[in-house]
Amino acid sequence: MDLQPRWLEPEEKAAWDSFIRMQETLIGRLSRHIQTDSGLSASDYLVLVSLTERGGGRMRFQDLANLVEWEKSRMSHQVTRMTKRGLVAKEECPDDGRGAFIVATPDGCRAIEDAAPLHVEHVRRLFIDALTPNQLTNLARISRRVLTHMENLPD
Amino acid sequence: MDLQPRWLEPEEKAAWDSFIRMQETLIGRLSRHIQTDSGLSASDYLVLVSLTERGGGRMRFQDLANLVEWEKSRMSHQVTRMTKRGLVAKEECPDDGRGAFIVATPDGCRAIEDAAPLHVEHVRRLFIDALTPNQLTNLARISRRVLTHMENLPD
DNA sequence: CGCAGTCTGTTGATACATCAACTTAATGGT
DNA sequence: ACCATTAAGTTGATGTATCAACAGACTGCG
Repeated sequence: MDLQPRWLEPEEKAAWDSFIRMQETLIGRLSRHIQTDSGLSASDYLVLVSLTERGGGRMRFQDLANLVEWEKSRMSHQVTRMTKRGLVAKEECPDDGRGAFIVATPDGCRAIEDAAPLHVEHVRRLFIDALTPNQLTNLARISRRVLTHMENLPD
Repeated sequence: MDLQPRWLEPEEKAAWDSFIRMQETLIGRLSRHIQTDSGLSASDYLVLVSLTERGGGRMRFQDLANLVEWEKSRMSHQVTRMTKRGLVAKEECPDDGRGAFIVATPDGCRAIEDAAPLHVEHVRRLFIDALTPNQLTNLARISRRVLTHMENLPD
């Protein structure tokens, strides 16, 4: 029954549009770089980084999914593909017959070790270098603020 | 030969991580809302908004693709799907035998008119409301700065 | 004119995302 | 011990993204 929707003010709309455009361009360019530099997709990269940095190369399926905030189904498909390419392997879980460990293979480790410095360089070049330290701090504060705001909101 | 990659400083990495997490959560929630509110995907929404707001409901294929900054192939597939669902239609171009006009159908117009106020409400609720006007202005400035920085960079 | 090169848009292949339905193993209450 | 419930992952269907190869219409220069 909202006959008069509250459209965004011009400055609000301009801010929203710039943010969206920036974020899309940035993520798009970074994904393409990861792919062409290393042959890894952005998803491969995220999974391998999480697995090696936070789990020492071996993690329970669900923990991995929680860490990157993915649905189990998405992770399952992703792990299936990565297994076929030899980047990770699945191992049975002794304590829980249903469970699975995901392990980074030597190939997977090598891939992420090669890819990470290149990726960081692109993040620096495209993003960090565009901003003053002060602006970066500001953006971090703003991001955290939006995040906690959303976490405190229903659904 | 970069034996000592320049990893991000802790504050830089923290800023980057917050930004990525925020942006992913925000876009994810908004897409899901568009979908469940209106049955449109985020792509459908973007195409219909661009088509109706900037082209009066009718636009050359390539212009539409340029406007939303999509590759022609992506747009072609998208338009094919939207045509099947009756949201847009293709028309021949009299001046150019190769060309095509994309037109929003009445169903498409109705869909976007219903969806837009709901979407704006979510943008407000999840994003705008999280920030002070000052912070929003700041974020807009930062976004534009990153954008122009990227535009001045090769590839 | 004639034809090489370019422009507009399509198509097919492959990878990825999302949802719902499913399988099997663990658990908890009686 | 039994059975209902829940938890851990998988699977299939559908929609979306990206890349490369393509078909046909335009253009301009010899």
